[in-house]
Amino acid sequence: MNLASIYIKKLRNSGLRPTKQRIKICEVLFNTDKTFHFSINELSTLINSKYSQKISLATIYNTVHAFKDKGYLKQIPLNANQAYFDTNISDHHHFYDVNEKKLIDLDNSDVGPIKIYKKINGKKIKSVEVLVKLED
Amino acid sequence: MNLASIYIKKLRNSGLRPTKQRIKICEVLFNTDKTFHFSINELSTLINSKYSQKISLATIYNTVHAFKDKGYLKQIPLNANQAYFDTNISDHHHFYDVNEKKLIDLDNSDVGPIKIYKKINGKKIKSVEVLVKLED
DNA sequence: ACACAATTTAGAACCATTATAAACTATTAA
DNA sequence: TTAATAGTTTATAATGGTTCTAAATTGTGT
Repeated sequence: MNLASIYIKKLRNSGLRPTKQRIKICEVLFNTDKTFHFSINELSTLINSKYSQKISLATIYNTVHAFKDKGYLKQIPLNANQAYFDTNISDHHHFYDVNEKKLIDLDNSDVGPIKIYKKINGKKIKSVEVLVKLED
Repeated sequence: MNLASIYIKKLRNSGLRPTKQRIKICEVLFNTDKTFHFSINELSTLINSKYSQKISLATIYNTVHAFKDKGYLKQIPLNANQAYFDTNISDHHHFYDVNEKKLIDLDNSDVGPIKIYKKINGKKIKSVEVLVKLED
C-alpha cells in the first residue's frame, strides 16, 4: 500500500474527505521518521516550496485545526505571538530556548514522573505539559 | 509608610519612574492579599472602572511588560489568543479548565518535584512550568 | 451523469499587540 | 525656582496572526 492510500484511509477513518490538499499536507507532516515543530506560516512556506500547485493559507489553517482536533497534531503551550504545533503526539515535553527562540523535544524519559496531588471536583486531567525555559 | 510610597520605592528601585499611572496599576495588581490571573483587557477594564481618571491601553501594555521584565509579574504559557499574566510570581503551576476556559493555581506543594534529566550544553534552566489541562 | 454536501479559496474582517510621534511629566542641574 | 532633558503617556495608526465569508470547486453516493 502506498503512502497516499494510507493517508486516504487515515482521513476517511476520521470523517475527513481525502482531498488533494489534505493528502499533500499529510505527506509533509507525517511522511518522515522525524517529528517536528512548526507554525502555520512555516508549514505554508514548506508546502508551497515543495509543490508547484499551491495550497491556500485558509486551507492550511483549516487542516491543521482539523488534524489537531483529531489528535494527529498537538499544539504546544507557549508564550509566542503565533501558534506552534508538534507532529510528535506522544506523551512528551519541551525545552524552549528563550535566546534562540527555539523548541527542543524532551522525551518522556528526560523528565521524571509528574505527580499532581490537587483534585478538582467533577474534572479529570486531560494532559500534563511541561515547558522548561532555557537561557544562556 | 503608606502603600503609594511603598510602590514609589519599588518603582524607583527598578529604574522605573513612579508615575501616577504606574502607582495606580501597582495598587490594582499588588494591593491585595490574593494573587490573580488577568489578560491586558481585563486589567484595563478593572482599572478604568475603579478610577475616574482613565489609563490608556498603551500604557497598560507598557507597564505590564515592564513589570514582567522586572519579575513582578509572570506570563502564563497557554494556547490562548491573548496573553495571560499572574501576580503570583512564586514557583507554582496551573490547571487550565478547557471547558470553562479558566486558570486555577497549583501551589508548589500540589505538584511533586520535577526532575529534568536532559541537559543542553551552554544553556541553563530558567524556569519549569507545568500546565495541567482539565476537562469534564 | 446528477445532486448534494463538504471543501477550497481569495479576500475581507477581526482583534491582540506594537509602533509612532506629539504632548506631558519627573528629575536633575544650575 | 527654573530650565533642560530624558522618560512617560496618549490617541491613533500600523502590523500580523487568525478567523470569517461567500462563491467556486470537488468528492461521494445514487
